[in-house]
Amino acid sequence: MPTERAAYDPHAVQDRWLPVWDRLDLYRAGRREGAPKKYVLDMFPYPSGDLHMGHAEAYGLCDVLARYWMRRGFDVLHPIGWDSFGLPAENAAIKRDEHPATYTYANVETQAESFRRYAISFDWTRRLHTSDPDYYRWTQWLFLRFRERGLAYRKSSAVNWCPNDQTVLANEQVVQGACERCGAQVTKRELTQWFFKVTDYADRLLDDMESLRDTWPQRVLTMQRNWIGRSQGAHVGFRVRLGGAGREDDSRDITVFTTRPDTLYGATFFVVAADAPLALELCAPDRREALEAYRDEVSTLSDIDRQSTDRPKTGVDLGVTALNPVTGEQIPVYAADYVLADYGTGAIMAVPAHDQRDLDFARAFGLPVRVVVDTGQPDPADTGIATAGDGVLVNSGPYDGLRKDEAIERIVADLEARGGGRGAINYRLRDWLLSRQRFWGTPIPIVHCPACGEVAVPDDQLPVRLPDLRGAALKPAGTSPLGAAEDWVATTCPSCGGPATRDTDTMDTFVDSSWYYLRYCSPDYEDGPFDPAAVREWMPVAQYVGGVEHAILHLLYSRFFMKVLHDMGMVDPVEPFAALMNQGQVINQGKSMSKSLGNGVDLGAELSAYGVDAVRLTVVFAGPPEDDIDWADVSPAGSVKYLARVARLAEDVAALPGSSRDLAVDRAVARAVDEVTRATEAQRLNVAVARLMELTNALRRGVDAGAPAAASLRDGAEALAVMLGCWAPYTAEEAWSRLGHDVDAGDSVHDTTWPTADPALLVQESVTCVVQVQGKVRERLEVAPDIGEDDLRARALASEGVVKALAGREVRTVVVRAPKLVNVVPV
RNA sequence: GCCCCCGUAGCCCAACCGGCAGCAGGCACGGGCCUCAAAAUCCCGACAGUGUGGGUUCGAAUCCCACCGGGGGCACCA
Repeated sequence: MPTERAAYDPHAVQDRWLPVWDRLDLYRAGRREGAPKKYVLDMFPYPSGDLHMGHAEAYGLCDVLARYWMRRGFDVLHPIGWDSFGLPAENAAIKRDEHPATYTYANVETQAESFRRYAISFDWTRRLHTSDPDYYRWTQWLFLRFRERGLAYRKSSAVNWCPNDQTVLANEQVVQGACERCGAQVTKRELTQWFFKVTDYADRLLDDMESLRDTWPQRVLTMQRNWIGRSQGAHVGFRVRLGGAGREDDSRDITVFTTRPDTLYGATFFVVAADAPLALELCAPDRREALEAYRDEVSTLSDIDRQSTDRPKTGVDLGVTALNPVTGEQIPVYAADYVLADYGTGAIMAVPAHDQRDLDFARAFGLPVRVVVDTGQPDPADTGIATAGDGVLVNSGPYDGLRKDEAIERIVADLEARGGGRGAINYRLRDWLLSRQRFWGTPIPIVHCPACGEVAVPDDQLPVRLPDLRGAALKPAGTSPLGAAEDWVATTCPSCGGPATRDTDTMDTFVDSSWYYLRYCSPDYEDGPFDPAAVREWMPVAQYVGGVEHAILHLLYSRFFMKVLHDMGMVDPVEPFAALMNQGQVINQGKSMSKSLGNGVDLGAELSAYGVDAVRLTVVFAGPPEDDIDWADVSPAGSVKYLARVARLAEDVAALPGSSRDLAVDRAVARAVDEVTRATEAQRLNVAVARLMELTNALRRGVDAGAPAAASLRDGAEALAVMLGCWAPYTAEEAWSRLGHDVDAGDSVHDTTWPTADPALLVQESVTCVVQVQGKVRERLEVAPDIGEDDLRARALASEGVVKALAGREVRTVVVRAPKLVNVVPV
């Protein structure tokens, strides 16, 4: 509450400077001819309602970095746009009986205005929306290029289906068997779907992470590594003798993937995925009925049940046998649901002694357990605990006595020589299912022709625009809403000119966001998705900022896109984001904010109570950027007080008469500049704020001391205003103005250069040297910073405190770390 | 179950390559100045020995080992 005294009113300050900044156009990238360049990017927002506390933190942090690099003389690209396709807008449109664009663009405008008031240093001229035809035209264009390279294809497969949203989901959108979005239990459906062949890039996605080792958060790299899940092993061929009526002499060669070829002698049975077609093909006629029943049972299981590891093992004996290629034994073949149809070959050799899952199955079905690697641990057949560790081979014919690693090498080599198998690598990563049976997304630019089949829409006919559907027409009905727009669906084949139909699926919104950072480089470019010259200038993104919730999806897909574009010769770098920062969450009272808990903190309310700068300062000062902020632990009121102190200080400094200097003040300012700079460079933004506060306190003391130091204090206050401008842009501008700068005439604190510290002022004239005796402080000496070791040792030994502490004892060692420390160790 | 990260005052957090734990900073708290009184401002102040137990070292918040507590990731991927 402002009082009648000249209190600091953050709202008045905001209202005063915001229009001036708009006029000065301070943040347009490319303003400074010949300046070095830096691309600073926040993950773009989805337009749902207004901005919230999470945005305040993420964009606040990123803005500090962007402004810092501007002050350091870089030409900074700091753009903004919206990830404006997606399900929520479609659901809102159904509810309100309107077009999704209405809801979407209204929210975009709300957020844009909030960003402007929040004083983020965006270059607004590069604004984009992924739902604009000008944008999705190029999403479609890229899709077609991917398809030409065999990286976008259609196949029929069992896909994740959300019965609530009536759409398929990517594996990444299924969390614990439930729809990531609505929480409904996901089921399986057999559908023909579009995929990106991200698996072709698995190795590079993995290996190129090496270059990100020091600039991306460790845990993000780990999550990606786990997600890709490369495992080294071997493919081994097993001959399955089909047997049964009419197929006595039939056999089929089935390949399995194993990471433990050394345990081949311990393979006592064979399992195929129950839901794979292979199970039906191998099944003996008299077991057919049992298998069908089992398959029905499995298909009704939810993914949650199916994935729980403590579930008892189930399966069906298929009534056929497989030949173990090294032992010559005929081993029984089962179908079971613990083997996955879409990993490896969908079939395994089961080694119960050395694999827990196989052991559980063997015990349930009374199958033999044969130890072939002696690990020194008790027999799994007795304990029920498989031994997966290192050991020496036994019961393995010519390989007995070899260590595990040697055995793997030898057995694989022998299999290769005999044609029975070969070394192989498998990935957990699956191809990216990109088609969605929803309306508000990028239409897939494909035409289906009865004569020509699948035909690409020619580039010059892009974009394939969405038809004008709204309200109830968008209701999920198990098929794409686009199919209801009959006029739109009916088209002519670009190839033969005959009647044909459009593909009625739209793309996953992750496709849109996989290349938006490139579009920012040249948002109006019309001859391609981006201008290669502009991309050369700005890419890669020097600093990307966003939540860890995108650790896998968005970041992996973007990395994939970048590599494909590199292979197409369109971009030079292979990684889009040179550095990544994961900001923490804003929580409240130890819990994440939610409506049901009633502990939400409303950004708008905080801004009206404390002002923009106080909220910005609070989120950055609360702790390290990657830590969560508990709003109950922080104090925007404290930030207001600090900012008011800065504004008052500027006024008081401006009123000081004379132009005298004071070395102590100059040193304090130099030290503060040096420390703020180092902390900001290291992205320890909370520490940098503490140093700014320290400087503020020092300047306050200087003013109150009444010493003749006007020029020094003035320089210090200016440095403070410039630096603080990155954290609290309004207050810094106010202080700058109070210091006598004519902001309206263009002399803005946001168009200045970061202060530098004179190295001569950083050298201290004397240092306090701590003298310890046996690690305990016994004396302090004021010494020159460049004092020699011998000199210091002599002074320390002669000092009163040391002589007293030694009490006549012999000195054994003296550790000297000039000029700061001496440790005397007596006998 | 496996892997990773983190434990410093009442609270949020500092402490460079191992070298005085806080004149890093803030919140909250107590006191003072000012005031008829209060608010605001300004000034001053107390509070921890670094989760626990070992080890390395002249010296450990920092390095190593074990345990405890918290957070996160993966979890039938052969």
